Amino acid sequence: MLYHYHACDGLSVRVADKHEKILKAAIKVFAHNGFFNSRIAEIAEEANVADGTVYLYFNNKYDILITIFEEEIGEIIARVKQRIAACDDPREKLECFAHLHLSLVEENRDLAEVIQVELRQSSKFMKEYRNKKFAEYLNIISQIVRQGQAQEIFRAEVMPGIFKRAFFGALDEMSRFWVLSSRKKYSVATAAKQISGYFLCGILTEKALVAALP
Amino acid sequence: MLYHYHACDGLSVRVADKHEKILKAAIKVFAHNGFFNSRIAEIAEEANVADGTVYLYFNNKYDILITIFEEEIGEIIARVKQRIAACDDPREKLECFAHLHLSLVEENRDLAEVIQVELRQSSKFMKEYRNKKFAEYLNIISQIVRQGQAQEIFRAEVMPGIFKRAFFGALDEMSRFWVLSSRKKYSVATAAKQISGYFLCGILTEKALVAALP
Amino acid sequence: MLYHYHACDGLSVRVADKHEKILKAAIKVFAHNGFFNSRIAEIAEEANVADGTVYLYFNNKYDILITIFEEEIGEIIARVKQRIAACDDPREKLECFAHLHLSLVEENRDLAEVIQVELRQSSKFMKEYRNKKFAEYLNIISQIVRQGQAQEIFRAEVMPGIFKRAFFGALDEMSRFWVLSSRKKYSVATAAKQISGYFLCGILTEKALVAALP
Amino acid sequence: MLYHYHACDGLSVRVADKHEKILKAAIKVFAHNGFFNSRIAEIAEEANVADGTVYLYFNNKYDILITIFEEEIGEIIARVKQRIAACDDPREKLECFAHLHLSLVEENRDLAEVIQVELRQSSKFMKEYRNKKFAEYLNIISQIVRQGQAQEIFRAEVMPGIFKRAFFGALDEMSRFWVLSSRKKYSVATAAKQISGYFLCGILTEKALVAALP
DNA sequence: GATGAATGAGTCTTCATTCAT
DNA sequence: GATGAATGAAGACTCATTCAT
Repeated sequence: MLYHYHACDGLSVRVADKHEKILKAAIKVFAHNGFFNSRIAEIAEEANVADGTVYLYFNNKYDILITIFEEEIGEIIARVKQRIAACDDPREKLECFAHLHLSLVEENRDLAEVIQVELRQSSKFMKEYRNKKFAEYLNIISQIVRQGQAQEIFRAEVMPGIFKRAFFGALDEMSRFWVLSSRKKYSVATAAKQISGYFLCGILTEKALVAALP
Repeated sequence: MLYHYHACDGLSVRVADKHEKILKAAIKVFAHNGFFNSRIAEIAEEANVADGTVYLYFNNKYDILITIFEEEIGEIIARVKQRIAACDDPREKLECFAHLHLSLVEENRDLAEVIQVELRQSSKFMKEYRNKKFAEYLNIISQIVRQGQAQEIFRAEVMPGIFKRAFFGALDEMSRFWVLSSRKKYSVATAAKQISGYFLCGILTEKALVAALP
Repeated sequence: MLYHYHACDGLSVRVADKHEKILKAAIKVFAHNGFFNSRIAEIAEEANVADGTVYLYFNNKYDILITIFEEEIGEIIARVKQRIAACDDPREKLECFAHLHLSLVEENRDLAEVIQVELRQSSKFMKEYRNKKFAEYLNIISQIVRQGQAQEIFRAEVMPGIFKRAFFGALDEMSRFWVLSSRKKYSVATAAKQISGYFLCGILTEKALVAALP
Repeated sequence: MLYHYHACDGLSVRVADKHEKILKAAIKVFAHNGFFNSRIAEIAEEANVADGTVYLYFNNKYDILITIFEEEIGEIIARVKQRIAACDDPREKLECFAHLHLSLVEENRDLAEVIQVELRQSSKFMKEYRNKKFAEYLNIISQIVRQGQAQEIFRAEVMPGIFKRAFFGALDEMSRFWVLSSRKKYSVATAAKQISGYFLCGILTEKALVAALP
């Protein structure tokens, strides 16, 4: 993290502001043009600072991208974890995760696009960061599965390591559709309901399934 | 397409080879470095041709990427469609699709990585090509769903437009995991079985579900 | 115009200097090598700036050429017009024009060569600029002719549209000779006297002619 | 000269044809695009030969330009000299030269444009060729002047070295006007009459002048 | 800290020229 | 001789990064 604190006065607030302003500007610019087609000058302009100022807060262009992931994803993971913890039943948790994920995408279109598009860039970066922060996010899902299996709600043969990817992938592809197409054909609620629906029915134990039948 | 045919003799083969050689080289180079970090010089070297030769077969760097999609994806779609048609039962078709998709990724790691990574680049290109060729691929899935619904094997409330993305997304995320991590934790067979398993159980009608229970 | 003014202090002078420095360097380099054989790197070196700096002041190589015409020719035309206006008699004006034109060429050899050589380039550019700025210059001559005709000093059958080209062409060819040959066989004064002499005698009315005879 | 003669049979004709075809094609292409903006490939296409064939008849691109001057101008000079010799009176000769020059330009627009435009390219070439062939052409004029001075028809103080340039320049600028503007405002006859008129009256001796007065 | 003019390394692309067929 | 695919040197232009003010 590269916050520049001077002292506990008004100045530190202004300075922290600039770090934030540049980051927000970068999210917007990266989302519109992609990382490689974005210019530092554009980000600086969008943030209303001079080109050189960007380098007071970030080491280089790449560092801005990394920081976006570090700071923004970190916050999101924390938020999701907190909300999931509020649910009790693993079925409910899965549905909650789906709804939350899609809602977050909807609320943070630009950030979602940056993560979706740039996270795929094959570079040293992705290998380092995706595997770290991102694994943490995916593991929220596998934890839910394991909990459900322990409670004999989810079938034992479901492999959490595969399921977490499948579930996340389903949501992610749905998000991509939203991010890329300007109009939204399906509501978040509908999509979340449908997708978690497929997976839920798909992994329930016979016992849980029968209990759910009318 | 820019094949250079001279006549139906050995010569034409060598010439067409060069188009192919450059394309294969580009897939390899793009897969390793990403489109933006790849140099024409690298592709030329990998293809054992001069830099300028690349421009005899392609208009520019970008055109190479487009051609990869046009030619390679087109062939893949054709192959998948053909194989799906050989199955009868929609359940079988879904499983077949999953297995085929993951197998194709495994067999064409570099191509898969290029498609996975570069397909996300938000550019005029993606909007045109992804939406065209790619939609065709996704619609193979929704067709299967509709057939299953007509046969009352899949639940009527399943929305094909959402399902196709969820199903593809699940497979795609699994593929990405393979493409990015060098070692493969799960076999294609296992992953295909698991993923199609989730979705199959998840969308069966009650009737079909009961029939499937022991 | 791309002058970069900061404020009315020394700084603004230095910055404006760079625009000027590059322009002067380009005139020199273009004059020696011709436009197409000149490299941006040469111009930059001659101007003592980095290659990239050239692009802070001009859009591209071509833009430098256009700017040379726009800025330099404009100034020259203004100067010539002012001096011509100071003369009264149309005969005197013609002689003055000839002398002035040749003097300007002599004083600005490089600029003259650039204008002479590059002005002939058949390109979109020439059609636009030559016809605009250049026509303005030629029309100084036809105005003089018309004035002389009104005063019955010049013969009525002289066609100003042809005369202006003939007169300018005569001076221009003489200049070319100077620009291209390193040594100068005839002085400006001699050449101006001779050339304006031919044309003057050539277009005087009988009346004016007789008056001029001893 | 690069004619390729095989033998005095049909083949040699065909081969000489190709030299000519390429030269004519080059004149056309150079006239339209200028030397630097013309591609060997364009010339080859215009001449209906393969790119490589051009190099069987010319050493390089530049050699084509040189050959155009050598062969075409040589022929023109010969023609002009012959026609001038047919006139007797130097006054008549000057008028004849003017008319001939403008007519030649009108009949060979493309060639005229190439000579006009590319002759100005400052390069080693121009310095060598312009000064040789071209001087020969200009000297036709100065010879006429000297003849006229010997016959006391032209004033002794007229300097042939200046006059030849002035006279040629006047005609040349008129030609340029035609070559560059698509429509022709003045006829060859009118322009030739006017221009030779200015100069004739301009350099006549008093004696000749009085004799010419009504 | 903030600025933004200046830098110059890096790369796509063009095209004259060659040479195997 | 004729071909045209292949070559690769060369150069315009971009833009991340620096640094004097």
